[in-house]
Amino acid sequence: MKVIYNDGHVGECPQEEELHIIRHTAAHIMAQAIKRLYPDAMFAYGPANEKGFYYDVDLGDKKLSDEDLQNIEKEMKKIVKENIPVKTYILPRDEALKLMESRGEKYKVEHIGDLDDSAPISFYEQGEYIDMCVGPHLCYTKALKAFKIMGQSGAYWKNDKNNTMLTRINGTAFASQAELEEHLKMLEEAEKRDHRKIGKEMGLFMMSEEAPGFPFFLPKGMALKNALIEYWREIHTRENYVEISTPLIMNRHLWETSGHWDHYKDNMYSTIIDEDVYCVKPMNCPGGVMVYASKPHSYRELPIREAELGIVHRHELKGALHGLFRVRCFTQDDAHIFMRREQITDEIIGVVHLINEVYTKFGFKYFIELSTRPEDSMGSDEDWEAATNGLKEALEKLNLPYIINEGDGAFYGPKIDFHLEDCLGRTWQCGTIQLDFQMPLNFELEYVDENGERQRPIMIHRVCFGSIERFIGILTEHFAGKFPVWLAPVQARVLVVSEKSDAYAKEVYEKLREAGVRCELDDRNEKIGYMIREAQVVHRIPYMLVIGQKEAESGTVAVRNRDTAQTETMTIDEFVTKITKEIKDRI
RNA sequence: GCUGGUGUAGCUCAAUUGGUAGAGCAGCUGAUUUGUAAUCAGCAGGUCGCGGGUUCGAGUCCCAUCACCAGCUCCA
Repeated sequence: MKVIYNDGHVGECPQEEELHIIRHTAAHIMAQAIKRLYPDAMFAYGPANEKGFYYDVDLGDKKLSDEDLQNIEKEMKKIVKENIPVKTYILPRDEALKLMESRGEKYKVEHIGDLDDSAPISFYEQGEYIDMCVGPHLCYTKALKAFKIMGQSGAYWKNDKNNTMLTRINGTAFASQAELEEHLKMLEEAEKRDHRKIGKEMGLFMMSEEAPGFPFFLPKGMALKNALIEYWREIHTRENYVEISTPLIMNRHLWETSGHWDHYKDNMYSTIIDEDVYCVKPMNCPGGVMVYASKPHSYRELPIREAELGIVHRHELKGALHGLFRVRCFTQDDAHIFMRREQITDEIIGVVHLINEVYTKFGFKYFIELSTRPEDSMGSDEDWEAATNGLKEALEKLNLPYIINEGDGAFYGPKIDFHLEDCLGRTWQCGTIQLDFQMPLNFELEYVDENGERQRPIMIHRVCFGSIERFIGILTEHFAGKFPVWLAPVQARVLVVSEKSDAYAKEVYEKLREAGVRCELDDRNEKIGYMIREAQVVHRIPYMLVIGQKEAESGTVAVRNRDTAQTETMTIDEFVTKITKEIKDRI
């Protein structure tokens, strides 16, 4: 793909930069369209991003309607059709300032003021439109083949809420119409899989105006949640974790010691009990720390792995709430590991293995990110370095690739984050392993070493699912509600062809129940097609057992498979053996 | 919290310029006794998110508020 660089030369760009350049040019063409329709518009930033591109525009008091957005898109198409050549040139700073001032671009003027004095400033120009920009860009407007305006939102100038609110217009662009359509199709598919919609259809969970951000788990959703928890307990017991449960509400004093009060008090719910301030826990660590501190420890006991399915509450901004993905109350599958310095690497390796096992179970691919010390943090440089190196060492020993996210660690330590990828290619941050030298210090945790001397343990905070609620949302979208048998809220439904077979159907249903299968009996006076449709399409039940005269006479069941829509006839016992094995093996 | 939008029956949606609410599905009752993605008929179901206001009259207009949706910001 040919592009024009800001030194004026035209050349082939590296393939991995193509999409970015296409989108960046789309942002310029959109700005040009906006300027044609709204001559008073002033432009701030208009970059490309992972989703497409946007431009932050000052439109004064003008509010854009959907129709206005469509008109902007139409105007963009016109500009593309006009096939305007893209030119570039570099101006000295004072001339650049003059040019932008003469065009009334006050944000660009301010931007120039923020730049390094000596920096030459490059401009891109297409027809009547001029933008200050480093490029590169497509050479002609017609080179933009496929784009779409996706919506608008508010955004502050320089991301600072004390500044003017600008209108951000979002769009997306691709190299070809086919790729754009594929992307739009993916969005459509994602909409079909929306866990809020499927959750409603399958009766998994509900929300209420009385409790915004606090999900209610319905019987079906609870069955799914419990299946996940059962699995979680099993593997954690195997890995020598012990399970604890700590109070939901604890004195503010504790949160001051842990540092959470300082960092997150605006997001913590609190109440007054007997004239003292108490907080609803936003994290489980102080509880885990108190359990550790409740008695003296020997070096022989370490590592101690305390697991807790901790229910935490965080006051999230209401605009951020989103189904089960962003809630104000959720269950962390938390654990705190207390250990000696020399155990760090092995413990981290153990946790990485466990998380890998869990994600593989659900068919998720994932990538790893290492986040380092943030600006607003506590502790000494030495401890931070030791902790960060501990994490790096473990990852390198495991030969796992990772990317570094500078300054994105927790305030008490660096962390490894696991981002999993679902079947639509969307990524979700779930698991995390955080190394912490601070909390043991703040709470003066100790153990006695082999020489009888007091030592400070080091702590790991870690989760696999992250938030169980959120993980259920991700699973729902990943499987489109068609959960594997072991997770399915209802694993089998018995469907009766006619009243004549009611007694036998009841017998089949009872046998399944006795075998521990989550099953339902549909003996309504309906046609079998109707019952199949409801069981398969709405409730997404893995197995539908059709029971009629034939089956009653031969003691069999006609098993319809949700995923293949094929039917296979077998004896009741054969089916019970098959399904209980699948449940036990978690497949 | 910010920008834009939405809020009518359990669910999905209708209701011309303001003239006292309608359908499909689900539910209930009856008929039918059914063989693998919707059998037929009848019945019932709504203080139109909540609170003010304008008007002879408001689901429709105005104000305020709550919730939700798309984003922004944030996510220990």
